[in-house]
Amino acid sequence: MRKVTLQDLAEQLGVARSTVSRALRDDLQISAPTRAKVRRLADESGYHPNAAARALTHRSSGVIGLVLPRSARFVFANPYFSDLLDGVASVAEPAGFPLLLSASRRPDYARWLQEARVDGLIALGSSLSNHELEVLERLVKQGSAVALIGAPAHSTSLRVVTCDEHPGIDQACEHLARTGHTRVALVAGPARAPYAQARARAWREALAHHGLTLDKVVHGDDTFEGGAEAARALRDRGDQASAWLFGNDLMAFGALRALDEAEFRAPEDVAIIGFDDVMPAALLGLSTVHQPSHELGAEAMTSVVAQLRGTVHTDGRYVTHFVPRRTSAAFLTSGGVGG
Amino acid sequence: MRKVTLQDLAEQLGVARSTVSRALRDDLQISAPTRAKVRRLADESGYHPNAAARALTHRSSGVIGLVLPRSARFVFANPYFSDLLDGVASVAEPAGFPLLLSASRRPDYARWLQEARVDGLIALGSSLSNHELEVLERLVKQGSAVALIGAPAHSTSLRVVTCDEHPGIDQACEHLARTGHTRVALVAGPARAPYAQARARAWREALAHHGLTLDKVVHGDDTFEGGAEAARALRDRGDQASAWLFGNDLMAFGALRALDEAEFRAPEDVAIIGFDDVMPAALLGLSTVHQPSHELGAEAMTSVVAQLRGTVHTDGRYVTHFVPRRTSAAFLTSGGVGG
DNA sequence: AGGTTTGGCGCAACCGATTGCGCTGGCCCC
DNA sequence: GGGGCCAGCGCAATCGGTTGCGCCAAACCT
Repeated sequence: MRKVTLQDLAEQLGVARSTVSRALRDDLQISAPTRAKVRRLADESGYHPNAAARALTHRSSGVIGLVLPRSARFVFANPYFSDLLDGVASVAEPAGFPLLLSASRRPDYARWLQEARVDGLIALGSSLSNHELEVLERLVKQGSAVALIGAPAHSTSLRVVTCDEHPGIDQACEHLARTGHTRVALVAGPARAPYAQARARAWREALAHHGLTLDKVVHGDDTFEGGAEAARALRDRGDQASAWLFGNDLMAFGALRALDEAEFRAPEDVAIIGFDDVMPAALLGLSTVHQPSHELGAEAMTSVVAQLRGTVHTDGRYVTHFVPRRTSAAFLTSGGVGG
Repeated sequence: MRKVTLQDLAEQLGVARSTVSRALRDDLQISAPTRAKVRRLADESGYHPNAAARALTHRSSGVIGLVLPRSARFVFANPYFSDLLDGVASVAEPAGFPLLLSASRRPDYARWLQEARVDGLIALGSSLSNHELEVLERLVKQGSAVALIGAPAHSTSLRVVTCDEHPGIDQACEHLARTGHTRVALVAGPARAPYAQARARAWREALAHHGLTLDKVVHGDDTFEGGAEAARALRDRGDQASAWLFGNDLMAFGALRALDEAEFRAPEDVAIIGFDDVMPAALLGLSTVHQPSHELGAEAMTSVVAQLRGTVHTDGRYVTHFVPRRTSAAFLTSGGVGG
């Protein structure tokens, strides 16, 4: 039982393939009665055009790729990516673009474009090498659409969707200073990751600007467990930091869990501040720097669609902002420093 | 600047397309020197086979579809789907199958298969109509691979990956009975959704079996806000239920938030029990019925891959289990009934 | 030395749909 | 009544790879 093709319809109706093709696409070149007949037989026989054949002649697949350069486990454990995905999907869906998804530790960024499997690509800028950037740039010149979420380590002509981390970080520091903190510790992301370095630098500058001392910097791996370990390490150090800043919420969650196990409390024993403002953060009362993840994803997809359609799209500007919650509250009144 | 094709390579080398094709696929029919030459030129010129053309002759796209029949917002707001996706992706990735993703309120389940856009499909059984099932069954007879996560309303010959809800529900009821509860309320999923009805029935039976009274059943929409609303409604009723059961964790989270606003506490004022055991549940101390979401996704994907490869795969059996945490603890000692 | 095998490659059909162009028949017009 | 116009449709090339089969030459056989 083969799938029915244009040819089959044509033979049954005694007309040419081309006629059937045009009729189904409501070409006025074909007479109304013929169009109706074709349409009817197509419906009855359950005809559906073959996507590959169509892609071949159209020179486009109608699909947009989304590549997340980490293991599935890592990606889907972090609600940040869910928010990103949500934003991407919520634009892709009405635009009629299915998403081709890949979560792989060592992704081949360009291949999907090179194979014409996708018309456009959304990738995380943070983990792109210079070479990968160049390959993508070349592909864009050949007509592919690419948007990066997060700035890559090297400069690029690719469309980069990013948000300014400074406002939120600055507000957080101001909040800390105002509530009486003087010494803080930072649990940054992976030491070798440029995006983590940039974020750490932003913290450093803002802390200095507000007269706060950065007591210690440790590096986590951006996972829940990594955050827990970092917290245990900080706790065992028994240092003077009264607030711990985390590279992302997931690590902060891990830290909260670790504190919990040790009968430490936030904010009584130490203030905790995350980054991203993922959904559970509000539930847990985690103070954090809000990042408009949904909007970033949506913007990336919007940009890709605009590139493909050839329409203009003025890039949006996005900023972070600090969201004070329970884990950084009331330090002045409750006092207390961990250690 | 066009993309380089087999033809281009062939012309540059002065050989036939077919020779290039075979050489690149390491066909022994082609001499080693020729293979080497072809290979070299292909690398230099950055040749990549066109996916559509390949799919056309292979009569397969090498892609597997994942269709989630709800809005992107709904899907990605619920960590349950992240876990599912994680499971699916973690099998798809090593198997070399990219995922085509769709989150749409009114998905066309079969189209991707009919258009040969995907070789296999993973869908949520819970929202499939009888007609949709029949269409999918027909497609499976034509060689497509389909796996459903969650049982559909009608019986089907399709592969259904599901887990037994009863053990976890039974354990939860036993736990409630043991800790002194006698009257409970249930916030079930959408009233018209068969899967929600089935789960509600399971609760009913287990509650009766353990001598607990089901005081009231309300229906939520499986969202955070829906759970919050349901909780407010239950609270305002001021009834005698000392424990509230929720159709999923997300609604339970909403309820916790609503309780928080009203200075109600769990478990002191009312015990809260969720369903799914998504990641934040552990962080929030939400008692819940654990569902092996990751495994269900992985099993579905494994099944699809096995169907496509023609290998045998013995279906795994999955069960739920109750995870007692803070929100259902210590009722006997702290007493107290909301209202 | 002549016939046969065989390794190496080209020809052409095919996958299924799209599209430029050309052909046909009916009608209108002068 | 014959030429021209146009609506309606078919032919065939094309997209980029894959593959069965056939062809040629070198090498082998007796």
